[in-house]
Amino acid sequence: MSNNKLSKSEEDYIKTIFNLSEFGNKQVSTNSISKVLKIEPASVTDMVKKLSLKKLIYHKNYKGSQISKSGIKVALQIIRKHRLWEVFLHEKLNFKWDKIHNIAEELEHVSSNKLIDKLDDYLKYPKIDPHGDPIPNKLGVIESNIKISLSDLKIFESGIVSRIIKENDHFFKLLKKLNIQIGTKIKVIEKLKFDNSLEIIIDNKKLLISKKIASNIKITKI
Amino acid sequence: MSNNKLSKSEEDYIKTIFNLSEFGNKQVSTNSISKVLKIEPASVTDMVKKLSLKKLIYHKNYKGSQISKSGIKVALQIIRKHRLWEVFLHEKLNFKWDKIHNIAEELEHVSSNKLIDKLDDYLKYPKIDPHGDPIPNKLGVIESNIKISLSDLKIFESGIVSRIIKENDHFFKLLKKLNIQIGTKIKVIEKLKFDNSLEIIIDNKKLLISKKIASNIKITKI
DNA sequence: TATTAATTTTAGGCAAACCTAAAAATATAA
DNA sequence: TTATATTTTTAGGTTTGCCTAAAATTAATA
Repeated sequence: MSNNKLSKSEEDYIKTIFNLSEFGNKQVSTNSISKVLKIEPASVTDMVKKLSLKKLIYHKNYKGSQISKSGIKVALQIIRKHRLWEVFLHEKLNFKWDKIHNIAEELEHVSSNKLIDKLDDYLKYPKIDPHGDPIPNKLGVIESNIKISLSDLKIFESGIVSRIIKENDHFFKLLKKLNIQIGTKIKVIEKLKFDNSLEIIIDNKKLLISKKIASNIKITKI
Repeated sequence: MSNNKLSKSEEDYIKTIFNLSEFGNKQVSTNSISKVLKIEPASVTDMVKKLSLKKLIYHKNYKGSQISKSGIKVALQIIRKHRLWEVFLHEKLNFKWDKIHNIAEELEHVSSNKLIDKLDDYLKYPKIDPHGDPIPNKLGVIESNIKISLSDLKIFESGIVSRIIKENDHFFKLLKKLNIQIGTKIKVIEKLKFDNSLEIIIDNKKLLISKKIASNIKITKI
């Protein structure tokens, strides 16, 4: 309501603070923001004070930042834009799954709300982006469905891969090699006592993955 | 080649200078740039010097600016982006013809070339945008087809509306009322001696339009 | 608990892209 | 061709968003 249009930088900060806050529940340290955005802590302090004046976050010296309700609202709209553009890039323009993030990062700052609503309509109101992350609707509401880590699945349980947590090229390549992607059905058939590796079945083929790999894959139980 | 990535501002200046230069043939005054961009002349001088250092334009004090070859190249790529996004907004997202310009103005600054090439492919390599303006290809080449002003058409000649020159809401509304849009077939049946108004036929209906209106409509002769 | 380490903030600066006011150059008109 | 008007540039200033270096605070460890 009161908000003037935010700059690209301000939007980046709000998004980052929201992401680090676990849906607004956690305090976020200046240092953690600095690391994510690759901006010096002193500069982060500046911006954090500015966002605090705009009531998008609460900030007390030396005590970290907490995102406000209106901050969350803003963040969810940015995330909505980002993820809708990702769907567009992947589905319509045939960009590979692992190439879309950086481009969406630019597109998310294009301001028109009308644009994003029409895009949403054009894409037929997708619920998740190509990484399996949920897309907030116009009002910022996220339709939640229960997801757990693949590593938390019990023996003989199955699930559909719905989200990849770690986002880096090495991991993406590994998953490709293992034939794991969003939508892949996985069944756990053994959990090794030795190192907590999981034996799983994909497409009727057995394979072994480490606990670390498994914990970076979120699935929806079936 | 040597060019580092340009800022949004720099791109806006280059585009404006190109547009004012009539394909690089005319000197462009500091004042004219100032008026288009709504930026004070003193600021324009600053930027013009900067672009001159980057060899995108030639500039001599008090003598105006001339866009260089590499400047034209850059401008054509920005124009390409702008017009492709306009096609997307109009055709895929169903934006009205007269609403797309401002949004495309933002989208044109998204940097990825891969993105624009894929968009081009997705849109099936359109030759003109919704305003009838030609879209440069990847190499900056514009496929020209001869267009003349409706006011230059002779009696009993016909043409297809291919471009609207004046871009303002008043004019757009007027055209709507007259049922004139890109693609409309028009035949001239009389040119009034009195004030150079044209009598034309659209959809078998006769109507009268002023010389000023006619000269702001470009057509392809048929 | 005192010392050291890490985090965060303050203070002062810088570049980009704008501004205003005044000076310089050019164009127009008497 | 001189005076006046217009255009353009210079000079100095502002805001945004970043920086480094140093000071202040909080946390960790011996």
